[in-house]
Amino acid sequence: MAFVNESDSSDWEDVPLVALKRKAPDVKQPPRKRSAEVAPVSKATAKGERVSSARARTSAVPVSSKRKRIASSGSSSSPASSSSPSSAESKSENSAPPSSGSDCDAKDSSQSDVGSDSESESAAGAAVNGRKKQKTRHGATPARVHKERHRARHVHRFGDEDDHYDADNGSQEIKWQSLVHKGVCFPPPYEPHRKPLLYKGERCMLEPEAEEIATFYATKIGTTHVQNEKFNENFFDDFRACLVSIKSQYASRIKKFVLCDFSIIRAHLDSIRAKQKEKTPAERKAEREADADRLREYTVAQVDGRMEKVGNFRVEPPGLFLGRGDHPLTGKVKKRIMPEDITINVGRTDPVPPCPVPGHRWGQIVHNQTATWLASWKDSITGGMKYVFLGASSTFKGQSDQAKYEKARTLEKHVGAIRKAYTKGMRSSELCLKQLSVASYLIDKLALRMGNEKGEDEADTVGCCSLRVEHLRFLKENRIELDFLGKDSIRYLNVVVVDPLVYETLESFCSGKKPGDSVFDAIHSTKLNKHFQKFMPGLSAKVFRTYNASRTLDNLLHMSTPEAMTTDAMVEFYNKANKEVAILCNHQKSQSVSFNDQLERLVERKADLVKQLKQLERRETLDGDHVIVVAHEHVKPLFTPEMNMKEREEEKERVSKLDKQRVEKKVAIKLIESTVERTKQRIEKIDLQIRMKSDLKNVALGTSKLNYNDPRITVAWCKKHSLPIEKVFSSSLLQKFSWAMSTSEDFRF
DNA sequence: GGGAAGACTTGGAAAAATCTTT
DNA sequence: AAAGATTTTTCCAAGTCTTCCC
Repeated sequence: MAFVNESDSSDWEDVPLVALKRKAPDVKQPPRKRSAEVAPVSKATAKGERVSSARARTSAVPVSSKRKRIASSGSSSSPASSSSPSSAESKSENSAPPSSGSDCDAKDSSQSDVGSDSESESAAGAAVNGRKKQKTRHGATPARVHKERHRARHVHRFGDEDDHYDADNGSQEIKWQSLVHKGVCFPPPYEPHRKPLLYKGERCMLEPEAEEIATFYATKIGTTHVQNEKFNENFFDDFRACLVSIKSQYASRIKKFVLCDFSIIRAHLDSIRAKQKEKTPAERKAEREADADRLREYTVAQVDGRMEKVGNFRVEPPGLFLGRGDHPLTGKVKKRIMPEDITINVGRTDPVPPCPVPGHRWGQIVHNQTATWLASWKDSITGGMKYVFLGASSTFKGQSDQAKYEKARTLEKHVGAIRKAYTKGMRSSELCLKQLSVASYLIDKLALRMGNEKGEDEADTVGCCSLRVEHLRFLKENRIELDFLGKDSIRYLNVVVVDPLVYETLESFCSGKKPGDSVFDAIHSTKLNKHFQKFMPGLSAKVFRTYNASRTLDNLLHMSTPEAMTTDAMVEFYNKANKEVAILCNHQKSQSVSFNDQLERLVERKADLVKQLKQLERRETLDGDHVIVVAHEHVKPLFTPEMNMKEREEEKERVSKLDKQRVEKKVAIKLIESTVERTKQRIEKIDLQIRMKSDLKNVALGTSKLNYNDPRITVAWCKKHSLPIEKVFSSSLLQKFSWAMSTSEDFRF
C-alpha cells in the first residue's frame, strides 16, 4: 500500500482528546486528563485494580433487563427517512461524507454494499467447488449458498487447484493449499496422590476423579480466588456433582463447603514444589531439555512448504475456570479435553497427525482452507471455541498484522470526513443517527472499545455501545465523567471536556432514563460498524483504537525527540511516548506487591552512592597529581609464603568476619575523576530507574507495543536516532515484527 | 433482522528466564 | 552463588467482528 502522509482533513487534525490526555501531569488514577479542565478524580480506586462490578455499578437496578439487546425499535427507524446515498460513497477513493445517510433504515444498510460486491453473483457457484473470490457481505447471499459453502468447507473434496483469492478479502479467502502438522499435545493423565480431604476433621480418601478436583482447589489456596464466594460456590457445586456422578462413598456426607479442609492436599503440593526447588540448576536444565525434545515436533508446522512456528500447541489442562472480575462461572471445573473433543485441520492430501493418546482418536478431521487454525475444541465452560494457531512470527499473523496497520493508516485519509459527518449527525432529528454520531465521537476521541452485547454468563463489563446511564456523570463546564468496567473488568475512570454539542446530546440520551438503562438504546455494534463502513471499506470501531494509538506514538516520537541523548535517555523517551499510548488505551497493570520495598531499596542505593560521591569529591591534593582518598574496605587477608592452602582459607575466613576498615589511599587524580564520573553515571541511572518505576507503576506498556503501535514507527525512529532496536523490542517482538524491520528512517505513520 | 457460531485479536497475570546485587 | 529484581514468555480469558442460519 502507498504511504498515506497527506491528509485531506486539516480542519480536524488536532485530535482534541488525544492531545488533551497528553497534557496530563502525573497520572495517579485510571487515565486522567488535563489538569486545568479535569476535575480531581474523587473515587480512589488503585489503578490496575480489577474491580468487581458491584462496586462500579452505582445503582441498585436489576441487571436482568440490561443485558438483553434493546430492539432498535420505534424511534430508530423513522419511516423512509433517508434515501441513502451511501453505496456510492463507500466506493469512492477519497470518500466525501455520506451526507446524512443513516443506517437506521434497514434497506439502507443492506443495499449499501450490494454495489461494492459486483462479483457476488458468482459466489454461489464458486462456493461449490471451494472457490470464493471475495467475502460476501451483509446477508446478500441466499441461505442456500451459505449451506453449500459450509459444506464445501467442511467435507473432504477432490482437490481443485485453481483457487485464487483477493488478498484484500477477509476470512473467506483460501489461506493455504497444504497444511502439515503434528496436532496437539495433551497434559499427562492425572496421577492420584491418595492424600485425604478433611471433612469436619475426618479424613476422606476421595476417589481419583474427586481427588483431582479437590486438588485443583488446593492449588488455588493463597490466591484471591478463594476469597471469592462465587468461586467457592461454583467449585463446590461441581465438586458435589462429581461425587454424585461417580457414586462416591462421600456423596451423601460432604455437603458443606465450609467444612472442607484441603490442607493435607495442599501440604502435599507444597512438598512437591519444594522438592522441585531443591534440584540443582543442572538437573533442572536437563529436565527442560528433555521436555523440549519431547515437544519439538509439535512446535512447527508446514504451510505450503514453509516451516512456521506453532503458537499454543498444548491443549489446555483441566482445572478451575479463573474468570476475571465478577464472572458468574468463576471456579467451575474445566473438563479434561480428550482427543475425541479435538478437530484437526490439515490439508486434504497431507498426512493426518497420529493421535498421541493410545486407544483414542481425533474427534474430527477437516480441511478448512479458509481458516488458519490447526486444531480446535469446544470450551466446556463458556461453550466457545478454542483454537491452536500458528505463532506470532508466522506469515499468517505477520500479514494480518501488517494489513491491520495499513488499514489504520488508510483511516487517516477518511477521518476528517468522518469527524465532520458525526458532528453534523449529532444535530440530526433522527435519534438513531444522533446516537451513531455520538458513539463515533467517543470511539474516536476516547479510544473506547465498541462494547458488544454480553450474556448472562459473563462478567458485567461494557464498552461504548453498552454504556449505561449510571456510567456517566455530567459535570460543570462540559465535563463528563466516565466510570465503568471495561474489558477484563478493568476500571475506566476518566473526566473529559467534550464538545458542548456532545455534552448536550449525550445528556439528552440519558434524560428520563433509569441508571441501569442503556445510553445508546437505538443502536448496537453491528449497526455502528455498518455505519463506519460507509466511510471506508473494512472500517470498524477497533481500527480507531489502532489509528489513534499509532498516530499518538508517531507524533510524540517525531515531534520532539531531543538531540544527542544517551542510550538510556532514548529508551526513557521512547517509554514515555509508549506510556501515553497505554494511557489512551487504558492499559493498566496491578501494582506489584513489593513495589514500595523495591522503590525504597532504590532510593537507599542512590543515597549510598551520593555519599560515596561526596567523599570522592572532598579530597585534598597531595602533590599535583595525587590525592588522599578515604574509603571503607574489607581487610585484606595476610598470606605468608609458607602458608598452606588450608591456612590460607582460614585466613580468608578470619578476615571476612572483620568489619570494614577505614583506609586512606594515595590515588592518581585521573583515576579519581573517572571514578567520580562513573559514580555520577550510576546515580543518574538509578534516578532514571526510580522515575520510570514510579511513572509506570500501574501502566502496562506491553499491550500497546504488541497490538497497537505500528512497529514501523519504532523501527524508523530507532534508525533515525541510531538506537539499536533491541533496546526497545525483545527478541520475540523482533520476530513478530520481522516484516517491519527494513522500514526506512523516513517512514511516518 | 437478529441471535448464535466461528475465527481471530487483544489483555493482564502468572510462570519462566535472565540480569543485578549482595 | 544465592537472592532478589526485572524482563520476557506463556497462558488462557475476554474482547471484536463477520458469517451462518432461521
